[in-house]
Amino acid sequence: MTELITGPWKIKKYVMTNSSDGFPLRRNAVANSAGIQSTDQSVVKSSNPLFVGSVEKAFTVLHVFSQSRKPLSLTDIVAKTGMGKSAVQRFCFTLVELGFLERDPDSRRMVPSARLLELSHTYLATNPVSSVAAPYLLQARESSGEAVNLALPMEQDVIYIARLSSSNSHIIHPIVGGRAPLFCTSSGRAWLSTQTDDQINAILDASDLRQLTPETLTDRDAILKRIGEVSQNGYATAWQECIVGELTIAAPIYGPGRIGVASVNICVTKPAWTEQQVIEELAPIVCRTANSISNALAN
Amino acid sequence: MTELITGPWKIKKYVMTNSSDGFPLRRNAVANSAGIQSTDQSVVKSSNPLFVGSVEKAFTVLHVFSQSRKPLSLTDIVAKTGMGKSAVQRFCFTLVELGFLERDPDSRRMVPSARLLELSHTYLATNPVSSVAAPYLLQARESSGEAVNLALPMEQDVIYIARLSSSNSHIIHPIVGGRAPLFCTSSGRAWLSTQTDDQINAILDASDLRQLTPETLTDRDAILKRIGEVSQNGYATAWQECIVGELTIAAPIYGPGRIGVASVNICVTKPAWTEQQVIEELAPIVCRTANSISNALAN
DNA sequence: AACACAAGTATTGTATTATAATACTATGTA
DNA sequence: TACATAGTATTATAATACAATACTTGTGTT
Repeated sequence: MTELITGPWKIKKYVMTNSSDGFPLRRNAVANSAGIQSTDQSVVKSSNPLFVGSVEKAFTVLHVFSQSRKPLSLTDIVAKTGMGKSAVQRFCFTLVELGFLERDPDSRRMVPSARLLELSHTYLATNPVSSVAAPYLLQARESSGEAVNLALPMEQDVIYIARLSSSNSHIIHPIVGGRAPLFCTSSGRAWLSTQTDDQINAILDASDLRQLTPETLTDRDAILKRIGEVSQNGYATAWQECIVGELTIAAPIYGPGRIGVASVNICVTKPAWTEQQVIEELAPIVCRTANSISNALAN
Repeated sequence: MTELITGPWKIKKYVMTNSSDGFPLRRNAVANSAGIQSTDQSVVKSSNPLFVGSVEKAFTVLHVFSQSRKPLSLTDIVAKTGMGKSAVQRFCFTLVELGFLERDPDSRRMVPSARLLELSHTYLATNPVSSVAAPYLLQARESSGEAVNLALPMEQDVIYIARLSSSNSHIIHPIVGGRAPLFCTSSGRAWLSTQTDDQINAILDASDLRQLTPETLTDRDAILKRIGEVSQNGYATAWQECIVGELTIAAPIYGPGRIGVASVNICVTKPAWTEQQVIEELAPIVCRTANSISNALAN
């Protein structure tokens, strides 16, 4: 499902967007003193002098690799970022020097380096959620035999922070760190159901409600209805709305103070499962798992 | 597989740092004009005008969180990085703005954000290794019932890029992205065995051969002997050298051209297993797994 | 409560450093 | 050989990152 979130890089010359792909990175960017773009230079300028623009540019360069998943040349990156040739040269040099990119000595093309995993480790080692949740997720995989995911909300998306593959699967989806829209995933709807109507509407306003599959619900009322049902049922579902053939069911996880903080979902495929089966067999599991994790977090 | 090349860096006019924890990040840093550290400030200064120092500082701030795994205040970070108060203020502000750090509104302390996982996803989605290796790793876990890891060399360490937990474990070690020294891990020794004597010596020269447990071998000849045995046996071992009670066995993975690029290891605990059992039961599995992956990479 | 101290935040002049332009080199193609 | 394309190195410019410092807020002590 992660393939779906890496849309085209539509941001040229740093024009601000509300795209749910999370770029430009900054959330609170404003236009510079000139107001509108003067030449064709960077139009996003920090409203706060504390903001160090070079850092954003470095991450922008790293980000282009997540869209086009192959080695990129300097000129590729120039094209995809809209940054100047010199700037790309300098940030690539810097990132190679720091070990976050590797460049093939012959082709001079660059790829992300394993050192990027260190950063995810920094997060995972610091954050208690995944370790608190782990035993319950394992239990859920045990009971269901299917893939179990833990996801957090992030802007208009969910971001997957842990994945236990289905026992019989022979592939490992590199889904951790991947994002998918809140509005069309069971995880997203589970979490949205913990929010107020105003908050839900604000998020849907900011979301790009585009069809990812023929089954994706894009009608706002239909989406709201599905979210509303979560409160009654205790679980959220999405039938092939993100990936064709994928059926998912999720339940919200609450932190201290009954604040929705995450969600757990189980994910199966169409020929082997029907919607009915998913609800009958997996709903109790996701609900129990989510509740157990919520309780564990309360302490 | 060229991405995996981690051989000796082609150093031009710079000197190599010997810090095995990977900081300062830059590999080819030289002392600044002052020569040696004047006060306690950053002593590395770019010799190349293409290097953007602000990027390194940003990553330095992120890095301190991987050591002290808890929320950090501005002053904590000032203390741990040696950077000035203003600089820390600005980089923290920037990283929060970009969403890589989160700060608690009350305590004003910061923690790494899940957005860091996006960066690991960038790596994993681009890099074929983990997906090529996945079926064989799953098979190895199936056969052994124990935790299986895939690791790459990085500077004087291995970095773990994939982990399949033991089937019966109720915890998920957040080991992906973590590093451990080459000299005292089975993975490290497995990979070292693919290198020339000169290369091995250079790495050991650069390594900090300190005891991590009472069992850690720190005598250079003893370490070399253990590495030498890998060629004969096909597998490498480390008995409680990194973590007390942990027994690990590993085998090297070759890329095209018979270049050692990675290693696979299986990891068990002391009371349940003896060294003898590990060798008898797990050596065939790691060797078979490593060979299968090497073959898969050759195509 | 009043106080002292520490920690975090905002401001500003300075010059360091990031920058874009451009020249240069290498590599591949007609 | 000339030409085109991509990558690299250099440099003058000024933009921006910088440290110092003043200000605000919070916390703990007497």
